[in-house]
Amino acid sequence: MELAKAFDPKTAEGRYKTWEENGFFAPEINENESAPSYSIVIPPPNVTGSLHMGHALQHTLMDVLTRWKRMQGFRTLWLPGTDHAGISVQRKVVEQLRKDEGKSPLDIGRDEFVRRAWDWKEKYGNTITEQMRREGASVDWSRQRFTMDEDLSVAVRSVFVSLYEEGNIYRGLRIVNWCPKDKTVLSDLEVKEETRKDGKLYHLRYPIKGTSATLTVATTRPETMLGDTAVAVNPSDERYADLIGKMIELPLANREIPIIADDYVDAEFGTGAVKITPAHDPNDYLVGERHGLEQLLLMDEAGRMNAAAGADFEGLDRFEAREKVIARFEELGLLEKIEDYEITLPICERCKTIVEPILSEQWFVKMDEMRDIALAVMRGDSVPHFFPQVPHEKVYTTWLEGLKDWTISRQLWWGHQIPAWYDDEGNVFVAMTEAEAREKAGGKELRQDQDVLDTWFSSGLWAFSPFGWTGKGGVTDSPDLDKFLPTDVLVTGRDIIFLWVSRMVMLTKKFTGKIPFSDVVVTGTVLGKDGKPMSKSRNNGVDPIEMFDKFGVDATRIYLASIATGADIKWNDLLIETYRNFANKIWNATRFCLLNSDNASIRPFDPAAVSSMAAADRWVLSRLMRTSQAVNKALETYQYHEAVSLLYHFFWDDFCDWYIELKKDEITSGDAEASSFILSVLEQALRLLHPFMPYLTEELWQKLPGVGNSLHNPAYVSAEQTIMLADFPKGDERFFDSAAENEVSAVIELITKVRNIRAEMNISPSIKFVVHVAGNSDLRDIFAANEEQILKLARASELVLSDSLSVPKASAKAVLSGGAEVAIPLEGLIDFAKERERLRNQIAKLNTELERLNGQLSNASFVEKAPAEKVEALRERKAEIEQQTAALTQNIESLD
RNA sequence: GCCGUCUUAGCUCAGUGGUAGAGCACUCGCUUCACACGCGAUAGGUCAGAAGUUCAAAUCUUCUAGACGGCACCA
Repeated sequence: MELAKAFDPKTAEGRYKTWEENGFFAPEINENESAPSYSIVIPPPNVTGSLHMGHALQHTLMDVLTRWKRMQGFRTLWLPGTDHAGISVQRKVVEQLRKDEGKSPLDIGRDEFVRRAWDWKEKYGNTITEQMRREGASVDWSRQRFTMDEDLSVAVRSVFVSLYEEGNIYRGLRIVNWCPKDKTVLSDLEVKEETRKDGKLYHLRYPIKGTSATLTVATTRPETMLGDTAVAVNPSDERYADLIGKMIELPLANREIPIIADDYVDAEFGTGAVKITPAHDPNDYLVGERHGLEQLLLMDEAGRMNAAAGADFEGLDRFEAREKVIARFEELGLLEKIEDYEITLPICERCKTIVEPILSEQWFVKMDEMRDIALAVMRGDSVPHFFPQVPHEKVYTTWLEGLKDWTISRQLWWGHQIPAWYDDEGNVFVAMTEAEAREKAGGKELRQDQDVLDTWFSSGLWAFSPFGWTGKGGVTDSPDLDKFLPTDVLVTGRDIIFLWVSRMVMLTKKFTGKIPFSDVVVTGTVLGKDGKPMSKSRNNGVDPIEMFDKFGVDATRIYLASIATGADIKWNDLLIETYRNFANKIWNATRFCLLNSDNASIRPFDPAAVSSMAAADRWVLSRLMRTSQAVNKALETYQYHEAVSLLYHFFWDDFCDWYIELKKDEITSGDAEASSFILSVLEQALRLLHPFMPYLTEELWQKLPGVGNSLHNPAYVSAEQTIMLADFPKGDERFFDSAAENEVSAVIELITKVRNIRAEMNISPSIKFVVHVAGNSDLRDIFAANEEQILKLARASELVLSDSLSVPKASAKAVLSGGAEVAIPLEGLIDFAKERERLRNQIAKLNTELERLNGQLSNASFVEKAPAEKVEALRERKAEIEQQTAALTQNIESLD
């Protein structure tokens, strides 16, 4: 069989279709029903999203595990799906409606709006799932779920109703984070901070009733003064002691408000007097509660001033109102000063609008019990176990300890509408359905709560709701739930450990009694070339699809897997190119192995037969088995980068650079035994690589002769032949062969030293020379046994073996391990000065090491306290260096 | 303010107590019949700085500097 001259990723990537059509991704492809299960749920991507590098990274890591375990014979499920992304979808549909029809959601009504959102989802929501097929993700599409699927929605209602009934969900009036652009409340975790250096601190004079004096307050948000219902000072602040209890004549608002004393006030900050606006500031709200102050809400849902702000301000945007308030204060002579002030503003994570703290009635999940559940799981079972573990467990625990109640209602139409109904008196009835609610209400007419739940509320159930759990809706147990929960591992980004991971732990434990997963692989962030997180505004993003087109999916995957687990990575095209070259290298190595292989075929390795094979064969097999064992070990602890490094070095250095070169003549001459053996080694190595480079390995594997059932995992007997269902090599220790490794090491050392002499002496590769080697009889036997390969790879005409060197003065020399020496007579070619310098350099290097060794060995406490084998190893090394130095010194003298 | 991470060859990064590693880039040499996305051979690092623990520190402890992340506060 003749392969194309270079690997073409596009062709190989066509393999996905076959895999999917044959059902290879479903756990049921494994016919052994008693096989252990292995499961992963995908962190559901936002249904409006398209694939970014973070996905590509996480999906690669999940797919590597999934393919690895599937090949090991597990009943393996990687479950795909998307979440409904409340705000994002809502925004897309609103925008579409405005653009296409010039209408607002209110114009078409809720039902129609939701219908259009579903249309939008059907039409555009599969972008990312299609992109996942390109990635090679071996997810079971037959089990794909969406957080708003009927079953999952029943699960959401079940959990809500249960939590409500036991008092863990409540409705209450609180200061919440309000986004005036999205017109919805946000949870604390959806609010980010932004520091602005151009902020201002405004000092306003408030007239004190019955006097001509004023009291100055400092504020960053003067417009909220319209909603002030008190001014507070510290009770122990002597400056203001006599003002406590007096009234302020609040300018512009024409109201009187009291001066109160509260410990909250820091006398040292600003003027020591604080305006109190209970409806627009969380701290002021608490002060208001303590003092029974009125809560005056100033703004509407869009952040515009309402009637409570007074006729002069009603309808103004909050920032326009600020300007106007300041202008009025100035006119009235009540603006004392404006200071520059660095301010930190709360920002809506999605739309970057400044969040307005606002008093509002919302639904909350009480976090006391939830926190205790998560902490108990963490402290009891150390679950989740984070990889890498160092920082995450502590951060996670600390965060849990300070957890506040979770705002779960959202003022949107797209999502899970809250299963709460109200009668005319405002009594609330929480139930699975309207009918049940009405029953509870004694048959009264009811109106359902207009809000929907936070998308993360449904995502929090993702470890069990996709397996069929519906709770009060009926199913609390299903075959999939039994088999696949707990899942084995969650692979996700650092940024959603709190937002999602913690909630999965709480909700899964509470509602199923099981943990959602034991391990969490925390990925780092893929940064742009500028070292900053990729973002649209920075325009430093790298599109994975472009990378797939440019370098191939396999190269992109293995590059992403080569990053140390959890570390951030600065994107670098040069590195991905390394792996594109790697793919091509493997392609060409296979191409070579298939030359003249007409009578060859893949076979299992037989220890008895192997033991009589040549050292090079036993060596490569030993290296393959050791690499296999190490790759498994690395993957067990999610050390992907270690596995990649092992594979890279096995393929490139051991297999291509040495083994193929050593066997070249035999292969090209059509030796069927040699071809069969090298193909068998290659076949196992391809299997080992498959989880990382699925397309390349499948493409090549299919071309190997005789990849028969005998090599397959017995669990997949009736499946089509595919590498993805072949057995994953464990690394059979019976083939570990230290003797062969030593032998080949000696051969490699000799060849390398000869090449070094050739290069340093500037001798053309076309010139062949005689190589003399002196050494003990063991070494001579080894070199004699590998004479042909040594001659070929060292480009030598003759190999002369003896127990001591006997060569002309005009020779270049080098020392080998084990007291051996190599010499090359170079009459007419040698530059004596250069040779002296070359030998002196070698002595100098040895001397550096010798000095260090002498230092250590002459240290009495080292010899006394260090392990004996350590000391002995250094002594042996010292003896060898001394022997080699002596030989080199003698070589220099022999040149004179 | 609190907590945490990072600082290793020109670049991007591995390496958790025992002689500093990789890829790319650089230098030299190769149309060697699988591969120039290649082959061969070199060169390049007082492991951010300081102190400490230890026979032994890139690795453990403390401090300092710089970069970054999370949390809290912010009238």
